[in-house]
This record gives sequence, C-alpha cells and structure tokens, in this order.
Amino acid sequence: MSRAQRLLELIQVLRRHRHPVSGATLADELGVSLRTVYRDIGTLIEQGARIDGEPGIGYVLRPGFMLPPLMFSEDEIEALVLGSRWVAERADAPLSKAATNALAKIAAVLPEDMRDNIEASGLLIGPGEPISAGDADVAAIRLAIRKEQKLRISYVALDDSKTRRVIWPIALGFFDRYRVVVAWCELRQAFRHFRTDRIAAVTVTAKRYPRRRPVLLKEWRAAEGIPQR
Amino acid sequence: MSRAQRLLELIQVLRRHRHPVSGATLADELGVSLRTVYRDIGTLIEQGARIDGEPGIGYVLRPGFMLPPLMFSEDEIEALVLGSRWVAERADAPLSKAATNALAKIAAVLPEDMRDNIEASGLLIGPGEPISAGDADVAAIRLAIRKEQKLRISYVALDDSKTRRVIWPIALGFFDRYRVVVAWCELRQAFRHFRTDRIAAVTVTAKRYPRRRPVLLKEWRAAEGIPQR
DNA sequence: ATGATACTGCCAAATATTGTCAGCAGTAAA
DNA sequence: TTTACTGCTGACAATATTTGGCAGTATCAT
Repeated sequence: MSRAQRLLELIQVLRRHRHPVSGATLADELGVSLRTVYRDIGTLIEQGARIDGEPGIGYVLRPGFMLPPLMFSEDEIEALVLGSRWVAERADAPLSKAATNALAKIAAVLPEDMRDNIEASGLLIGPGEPISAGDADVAAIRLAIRKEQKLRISYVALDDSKTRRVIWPIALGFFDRYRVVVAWCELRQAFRHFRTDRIAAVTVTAKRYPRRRPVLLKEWRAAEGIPQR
Repeated sequence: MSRAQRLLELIQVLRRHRHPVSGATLADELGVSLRTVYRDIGTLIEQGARIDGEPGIGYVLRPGFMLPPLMFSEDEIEALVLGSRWVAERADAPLSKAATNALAKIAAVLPEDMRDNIEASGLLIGPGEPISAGDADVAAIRLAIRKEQKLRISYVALDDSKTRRVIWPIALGFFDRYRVVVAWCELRQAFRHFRTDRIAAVTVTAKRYPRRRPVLLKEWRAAEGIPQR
C-alpha cells in the first residue's frame, strides 16, 4: 500500500473510532510502525487535518475536518456563484483561484440537482479594468493582515511625495478601480489609507503589531464614522 | 510537495475545471511532468476515483467524488466572505440577503476558530455608487432567467428612443456602474443587451421561451467572441 | 489524414519512506 | 508519589518509491 493510500485510510480509521485511539492501535491497523504513524499524522495535520493528540489519551479527529453536505436555496447558490465570480475576476491571483476552489468544494457537497445550477447560473461579472497593482504584493498584504504583522512600505502619496513608513495593516478595501490598505501608521500615529497601486515597495516584517486587529478595526470604523455591521 | 498532497490537489484541480482538462494542463498546474500525471491519475483510479480520460479530449472527474473535500483553506474562506460581501453590497435586495444567508450557512459548518475568520475578515468592499435600477424588477428578471421565461419590456435606448419588445433573458451582467440583461430580442431577431436602468417597465410573461438557456448562452458567447469558460 | 490526446513500458537518477533506537514530556490512575 | 501509557522528536541507514525522459501505441475529433 502506498503512502498516499495509507493516509486516506488513516483518516477513515480515525473517523470510525469516535473515541481516542492510541498511535499503537493505528500502527497495528495500518500494518506499519508506530514511528510511521506519528509521521503520517504529522503529514495530515500539515495538510489541514484537525487531529488532536494528547499524551496518555490518544488521537481524535476533531469535527470540522471535512465538509458536511450543505443545502442552499436557489438565490443563495446564485449569490455564492456571483460572489465567487466577482472575486475570481477582480482579486489577486491566489485569491482568485481560492474563489474557484471554494465554489468547487461547495459544488462537491451539494445535492446533485443543485450542482447544475452552479454552472448554469445566468449571473455574470462584466469585465473590468484589470487592477494590476502587483499581485504578489497584494497577496502578501492580505497575509500580513491575517497575521497582524507590521509592514514596511514605501509610499507615493497623491502629490507624488515619497515616504517610508511602518504600518499596521488591518484591512484591505476593494474599490472599483483600486484597492486600499487600511492601517495604523506609526509615522503619523493615526489611521491612514494607502492605495496599493501607490505602494512602491512592501517588506513584510516578522514583527506582530501590539494590538488586536478587530479592536483596531472597530476604532477605525469609529474614527471614520462608519457604522458597525 | 509530497505525492500525497499532489494527489489531493489533482482531485481539486479536476473539480475546479468542470470541463475536460488535458494531461498537459494538469502537468503544468501541478508542476510535474506529463508522465507523472498519467501515473497519478492511474493511482487515483486504482483508489476508486471516477476519472474519465478520453483521447483527444482530456480528463473529467465524474461527480460521485471519492474523497470528501477537505475543509476550506483560509484563502478560500476569505474569497467566500469577500464575494458574499460584494453581492450583499451591490446586488438587489433579495440576492443581497441570500448572500448573507449563504455565508451564515457556511459558517455554521465551520469549526469554531475558522468561524471567527469570517467575522474578522479584513477584506472589505468599498462603497460604490448605488445601482438603484428597481430592485424588484431585477429580482424578477433573475427569476425569469432561471425559469427561461419571456419578458415584455419597454426600453429607452441610449438615443432616448423608446421601444417595446419581447425578449428571452439569458443572463444578467454586473458591471461597476450598471447591470445589463443579455437576451434574445424577438423584435431584432438577434442577441441584444439592455441596461436595467433603461428598462422603463417589465412584465414577466408566463410563456417559456422555446430554446434552452445554456445553448443560447453558448451562441451568445460565440457571437460576442467571448471564449467559453 | 492530421493533430491532439490518452496510455504503457523501461531505465537510471533523485527522492521519500521506513524501522529502529534513544530520549523527553504529559496524563491518568493506582 | 509512582507507574504505566501515551504523544512527540531527532538521527541514521537500508529500502522503496517517485520521477522525468524517451519511445511507441491507441483512440478520438476535425
């Protein structure tokens, strides 16, 4: 049995057992050494499997590893398809691919007759001016937002003056013609907006900013007078 | 990337492309040689995947997937959230509400920590000029598209000339500033585009148009020179 | 017919996997 | 507290698998 097959088998075994299973048991069931089981589990976790291993207990597959079947109304399907198409069309390359992937995953867990609705959806996204502000950078900025990491940027303001700043990126705003990074600016000690097409260079620092993003986001909303959702 | 990962990825790629994909394309997407793709496909089929490979065509994953799709990745969640927010912001009221509902359903099946990512997502849709072309009408048009029903409209063209026509709506295009109904026009006996903000009145007829929407859509794409997805 | 594509076999080099041994750390129960 | 289980990690060498390239065949759409 190849390793790939064994990994799938391992998931199945874990799913079968509701209660914690010891690595030794798994090793036995899979006909493989204990060390290998540890390695396999490691691989699965790396791939996104949610497996709890507790010393003295064993392994449990936490719920939420796999997508359960989903049910949507026709309007909901159309909304999801339209939204994904917009993202696929307008966002940076990795996010664009992610949108298509997400839709495919949803399609896979949909009842069969609904699956056709996805492809047949009559809602289209009109072609837009491509926003070509460095895909790689935008993806990096998204990641920094997620991880609450400081960014060092070199920014060309609207009056063409150039500054270097360290910012705490808290959000990325998608407008029709450009994208804007919302951030706390260490230079100005205030919230500032930076158009991605005017960011000449980005360096992701390893430093995490000292406050939590949701809190900052709330403060920014208050400062801008944007009602909370 | 390990082979096991690649096999999962391969399935996902096949899921993503609903139409036949050539081995060469797969090889390219996976960053691996064609020969290896053939071997991988062989392995997957051995494990029970239902993959059709036809010479001259390519590969198709038949629904009835063998592998339950794994959980959404962080990028995929962000893509879904962003897409839904765009729809919630820019589409007609019922669709907007559907987008929010769909997202809630997805959130419901997510493990807890991922659920937080939905609310905390840092991707925002910038406010756009509201497209206020009769929400009720747009919803009605969407429904007519889904049901392949004829519409009777009164249309004000760009030169302000007014006409009454019966059209077969096949798609609704979302542009940044307006929305366009793609339809077969009985008056002109050709495909025509109608901006929703210039449709003065809509009546949904009970009559179903005599041809199938996907076919018409394909013809329209060909006529417009839009490559098939 | 032609081109595109799926598919198979073979080989050598590159790469991954595996078991073993050795040790640390956490949990539950005696 | 002690003991028995258990998770987890590192190193290493033997082994197995994977990979790409090449050559060739078959099948389908046009």
